[in-house]
Amino acid sequence: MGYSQAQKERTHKRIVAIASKRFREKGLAGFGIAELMKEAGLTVGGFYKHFDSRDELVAEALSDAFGVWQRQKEAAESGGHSLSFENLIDDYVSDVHRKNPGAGCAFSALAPEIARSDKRTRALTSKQVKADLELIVGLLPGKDKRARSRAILIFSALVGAMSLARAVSDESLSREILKTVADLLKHPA
Amino acid sequence: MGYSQAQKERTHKRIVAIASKRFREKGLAGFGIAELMKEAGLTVGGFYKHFDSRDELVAEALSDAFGVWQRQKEAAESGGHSLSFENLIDDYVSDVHRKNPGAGCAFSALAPEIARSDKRTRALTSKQVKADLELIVGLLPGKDKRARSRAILIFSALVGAMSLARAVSDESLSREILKTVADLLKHPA
DNA sequence: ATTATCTATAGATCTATAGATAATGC
DNA sequence: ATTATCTATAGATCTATAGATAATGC
Repeated sequence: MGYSQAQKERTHKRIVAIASKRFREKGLAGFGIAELMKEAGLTVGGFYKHFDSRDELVAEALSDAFGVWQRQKEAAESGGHSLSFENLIDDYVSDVHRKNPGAGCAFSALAPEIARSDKRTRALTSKQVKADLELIVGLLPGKDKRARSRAILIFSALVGAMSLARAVSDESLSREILKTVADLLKHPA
Repeated sequence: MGYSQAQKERTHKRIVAIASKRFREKGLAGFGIAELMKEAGLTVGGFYKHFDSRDELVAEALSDAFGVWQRQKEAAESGGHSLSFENLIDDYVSDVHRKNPGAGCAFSALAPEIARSDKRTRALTSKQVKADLELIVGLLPGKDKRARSRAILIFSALVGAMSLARAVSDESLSREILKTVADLLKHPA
């Protein structure tokens, strides 16, 4: 006990990374601070030296959870190739994404709970939605007003499709929703 | 205390109706049984003579919350006119709906939380998604395979758009999302 | 000396149950 | 006699804080 400031920073990031994953898996009220700190190999008492309140953790963890598309794009680019529109759609509607909300899009995992969160968290969300819309616009052929409109429809359809696909118990319906939305977004009628 | 069986049934329905509204407003973990019973004018002790567990209340309340489109369709038809596709879209993306989740679509208010609920609740959800898709198909011109695919895209886009519109703090972004999705769904490019 | 983390706990929840009370319904 | 609802409470949470302990860093 004690350790260095560098250690504290690593600890802080570890707590946020775990919370970021678990919030997407179990919801913003899905676990308590004691459980979180235990998973980080710590005890409950240290939590409030890292965060003023639980809500502050929520804000930081969401901030960490956001931006999966940016990271995907950067990963593709550092690997030499660029992220295509088709890649983005296919990865989003993939089975891996459906079954692993903890590593996926924070919107399809948490949007309604974010809607009930404090202004600060929702302001973060505004910023992220805007960034994600611009990222989609950048992947579409035209850069006019219609590209932005299309990006909004695409973003909405992806988030809604994943939300519904995870909510139903019927596996074939779940897959049908994701496959259909992917097909129609890639090849508009 | 005591009262009739008819009274008990009315009490039961009142509890479910309040829960149905409050779950959509505050989330499936947004309030406790004591608070709910108080709003129904009762006390906490009576709850377990109506429900075996809190989860059973969740299932019954969701069942009540589902089917807003069916009720909308019936209301239109009993009023002489029929529900049009344009009506459905416009009502869904309306400001009234955005600001009153408690009276609106259970999917945009609760989908990710339903995804984390028990199998029984998710089975109910499968059934409702299927019914809603058929209702949309019924409002579209063609009745072929493409109508079902379009219905899936429409349903997904509506749920996603409302989820995002409620999650952001930026009022103009919120309105832009809803208006854009409505326009593109009504007049596909 | 400062501080990152720990142990321990206060006080406020929350779900669920036991037993009392006051109605209904035979 | 039965039962719908009430009062009261057990036991398990959960957030947040106080004070102790054992490291770092001057």
